[in-house]
Amino acid sequence: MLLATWNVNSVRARLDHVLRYWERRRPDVLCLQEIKAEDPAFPREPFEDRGLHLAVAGQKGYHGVAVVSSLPLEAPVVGFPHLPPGHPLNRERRLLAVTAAGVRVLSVYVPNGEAVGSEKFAFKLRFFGELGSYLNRQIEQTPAVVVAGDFNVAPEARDVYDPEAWEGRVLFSPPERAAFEGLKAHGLVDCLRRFHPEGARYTWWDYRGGAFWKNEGLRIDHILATPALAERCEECDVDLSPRRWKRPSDHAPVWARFRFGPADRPRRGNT
DNA sequence: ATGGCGTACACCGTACGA
Repeated sequence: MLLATWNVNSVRARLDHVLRYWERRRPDVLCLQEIKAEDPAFPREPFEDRGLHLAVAGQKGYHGVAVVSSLPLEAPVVGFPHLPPGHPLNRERRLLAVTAAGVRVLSVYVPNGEAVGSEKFAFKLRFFGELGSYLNRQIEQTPAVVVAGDFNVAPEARDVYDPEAWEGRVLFSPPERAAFEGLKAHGLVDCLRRFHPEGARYTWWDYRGGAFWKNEGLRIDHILATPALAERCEECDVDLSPRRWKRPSDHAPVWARFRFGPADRPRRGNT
């Protein structure tokens, strides 16, 4: 299974990029973040014409996540199911769970946090805490869980082009790093770091100041997998080329390949 | 260096992002 994740910064503005990327990388599952469209405004036809399956959790104007897949998508769940729909953490469409080939896949767009100490920052930390509780429940139900998306946290100094300048700022502050590590402590492995221990493997570059061309980036998009699945991860990397295309998203896609054949799928039913 | 970009929605600018 090849799984990719990409914050596209509007699926309508980036539709040609998404389709072009699909043709190039040919993932089985593509998690999208920041689709910035309500469900009816999602451009379904180009995907359905290609025989692809879709799960969409969108809202007007902001945020919104989706999953595109060549595999049938089962049991879609939007948001945190253990919280009421009107709960603040469920009012913004930032989380979508689906099952593809027996793997529970979560497409997540963690709040940005605005500034350390702000109300939005506290909201971001609460989101992390709740995601951890949700994961506990998911892992009990299936051993194969992937959480893929824009976590808006650079976990370590090697994930930041200028860690001294970024230290303590939003995206690279100690509370956010602790929240990210806390999430991993529920039993998740950062797939990229299994293969690439070096720094300068970023996934986001500011539009301003030609940051990408100077590789002044941060690694804030991640693919986290439960150990049973992470052991089967054969490769994980960042695709830089879409960031060079005309009118790009400010994020690059991340992908991971799992050695995961039909025989490895969790058994359905008992015994 | 709080902005130099970019998107959506709506208004001719504002909110938001990271």
